[in-house]
Amino acid sequence: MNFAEVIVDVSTKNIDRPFDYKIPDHLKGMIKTGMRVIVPFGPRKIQGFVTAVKETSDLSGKSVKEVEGLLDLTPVLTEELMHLSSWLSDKTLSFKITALQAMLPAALKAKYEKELKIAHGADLPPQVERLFSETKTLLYSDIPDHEMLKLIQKHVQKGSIDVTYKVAQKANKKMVRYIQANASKEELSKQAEGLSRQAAKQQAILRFFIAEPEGANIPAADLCKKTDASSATIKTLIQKGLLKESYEEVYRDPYQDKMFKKTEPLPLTDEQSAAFEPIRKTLDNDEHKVFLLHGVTGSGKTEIYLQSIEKVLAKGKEAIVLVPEISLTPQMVNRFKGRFGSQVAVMHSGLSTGEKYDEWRKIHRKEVRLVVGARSAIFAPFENLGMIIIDEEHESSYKQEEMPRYHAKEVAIKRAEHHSCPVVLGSATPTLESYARAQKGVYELLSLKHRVNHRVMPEVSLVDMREELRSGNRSMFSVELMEKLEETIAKGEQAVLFLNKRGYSSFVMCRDCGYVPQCPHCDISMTYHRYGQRLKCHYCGHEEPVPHTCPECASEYIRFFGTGTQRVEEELTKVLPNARVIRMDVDTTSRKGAHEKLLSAFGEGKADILLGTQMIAKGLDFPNVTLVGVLSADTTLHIPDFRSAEKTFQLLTQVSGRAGRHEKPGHVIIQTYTPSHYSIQLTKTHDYETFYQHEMAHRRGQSYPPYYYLALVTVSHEEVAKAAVTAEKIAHFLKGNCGADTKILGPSASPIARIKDRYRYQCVIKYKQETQLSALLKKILEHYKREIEQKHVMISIDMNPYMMM
DNA sequence: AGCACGCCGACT
DNA sequence: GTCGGCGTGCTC
Repeated sequence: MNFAEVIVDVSTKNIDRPFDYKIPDHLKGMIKTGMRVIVPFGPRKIQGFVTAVKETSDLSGKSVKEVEGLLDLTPVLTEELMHLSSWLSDKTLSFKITALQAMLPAALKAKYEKELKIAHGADLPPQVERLFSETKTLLYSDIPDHEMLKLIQKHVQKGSIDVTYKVAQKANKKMVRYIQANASKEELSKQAEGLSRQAAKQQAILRFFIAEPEGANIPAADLCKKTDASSATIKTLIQKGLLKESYEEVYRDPYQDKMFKKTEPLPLTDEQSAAFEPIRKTLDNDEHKVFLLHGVTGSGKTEIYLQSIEKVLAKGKEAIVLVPEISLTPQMVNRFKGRFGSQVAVMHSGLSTGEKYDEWRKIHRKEVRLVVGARSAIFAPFENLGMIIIDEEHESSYKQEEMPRYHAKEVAIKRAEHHSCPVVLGSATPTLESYARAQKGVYELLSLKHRVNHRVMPEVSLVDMREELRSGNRSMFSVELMEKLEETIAKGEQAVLFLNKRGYSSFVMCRDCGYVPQCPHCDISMTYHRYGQRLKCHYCGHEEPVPHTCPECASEYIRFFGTGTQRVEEELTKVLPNARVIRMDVDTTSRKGAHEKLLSAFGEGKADILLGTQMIAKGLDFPNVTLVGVLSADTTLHIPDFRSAEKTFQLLTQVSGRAGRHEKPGHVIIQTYTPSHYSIQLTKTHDYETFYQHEMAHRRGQSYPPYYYLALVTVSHEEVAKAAVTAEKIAHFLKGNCGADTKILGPSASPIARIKDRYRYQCVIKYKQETQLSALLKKILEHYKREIEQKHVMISIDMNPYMMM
């Protein structure tokens, strides 16, 4: 094979295609599809992915350059994943390179450096030469100012400074230094005796190796600890030739200090067996099928996952388990590690770049056969996939909100089709889309209607907070909640208090006029950051100090308005001074591992009440929790999103599910200002079915999913008028070219009308089947290509939006 | 993306 | 007259 087709690391419309490169003789036979290469591109060198190797190139001879270097010995992307990437870029309208990179850990992304070197024999003015290192090199990024840049550019032009482009890898394998003896024991003893009295540490080390068995090889750090010596001592002994060092690659193991209690499969209940059976059969027959496992909270979905996986592994195949933001549920990790031990790789956003890379390599090198991870784990480079499980399938974190804007569920089904294996979607509150598909028979519905061991669903009471107010209770706790809290604590049981608040960020507000500082570049409130008393914008990063007086009314009473949880905590300690409270929010969980610490403290009974936001809604399973309180159920209901009722029902059901999961029965108190709303009412009876019927009727009336598909086009421009006009033109074009049952809404200003000084307008497209839609949208991007590249107009397209902002 | 080429205004 | 602004086109 003489040529390689390469997708290069440049995200631009007209580069978004393969480029041909000649394979130099020394790389012939080594370059394969799915490997990363370094190639010359214009004047620089960049990374690229080989998409094909071939005998001939259509290009007329000499314009083909050679591949400069090979970065991998084995492909980092399998044939399947290469195909998947083009499907992905096509489906999400993103660049091929973006799709490829989304499938790999960040550590494998290239880093570019431009290096300047003083040409041989060149003479430079001293102020320039001073900047260069001993090796006469200087990084382009280290040029101090504009003046110097111009000066250097001149010398580059004259040829007295050479420029080279470097491709570096972020990938960093962790190496550990090992020490072993480099002489026989007799020799060591002899040397040890010959040492002076001062060299006690050297003695100690030699004695250590004499005592150890022959050929002992131990990490330098351990050796230091055991002999109380320093690395300087080791160095001396290496220089004397008595010891030798070697380096071994190790994995950073984020879970290495933890013990996992080995668990055995639990006997399944009748209901569980009935649900497991079809999965088992599909696995046996190597069939592709999508199951929707609809099981109430506490019904034992996880045990079904575990036993299915066991089956998959027994067949010698691999499995992927997706879990929403796994770092938040250490309990989940424990369950998988406990059952499958070192066969598991864990991937989630809480890991460092290096840790993620290590976990990925375990998969790549076939050292594990199961990955438990967040969204991006769906791209695990397994080649013999036997099953994909998506737990809490309704979670919106499975949708990526950056390019490529993919939904892990769709990717999962695509991959499972290829491997002819089942997908299991599990949830107590499935998305309407999934449930509707199950009703239509596209997915197979498996139901678990009861909790394991006949435990009852918790009793749910709704408290009308308007009534409370009318009867003179102005606090945030209703009489009923207060009573139950006291009762629970008195019984020595625990309570979880849930503050349903969108975004957990805190802000600053003037108590006199109600003014809230806004970002000057975006139409959004600034977030308060405690360190340095500053306000930050989460969209553009703009920062400013907290004002001392209100810029609107000059009042001095402008101050930080807690995270909500803080205020609840204050109130709580006032009314229940003896209760021990653990608060979980951004402030208390920002440090790595803090989350887990707080949870285990609660699990060990070190507190009576766990108070928190969204983050405590999922996966918590503490036997002693018998009371769950939701302080304000309505907040998610009033956000302007067609899914708000669904979100509310899901959240309330999930939170309620935290109560009474074990022997003791649970009670849930939901405080609300809109008790009559069906999404709140139906939580009371845990009636998903009725909720589904109700919500479907709404969706049908409004032509929303699952009756229609959605696409969102957002146009932004520095000038309001330009943004609006462009959006208008796009809407007009779409209206003229789409079928009759496709509805184009808008354009209208985006919910966040301005971000980073750019005004935003959006069009929503609702369609049933529109085979042309992708092509039409591509046409739009093509049409505005020039303006997009010049950064005048920005057009973002989301083919399956979850956030309508 | 980055870089070269080339065409216009602004200044030594 | 030259310097340098950035619009345009190209990268196997």
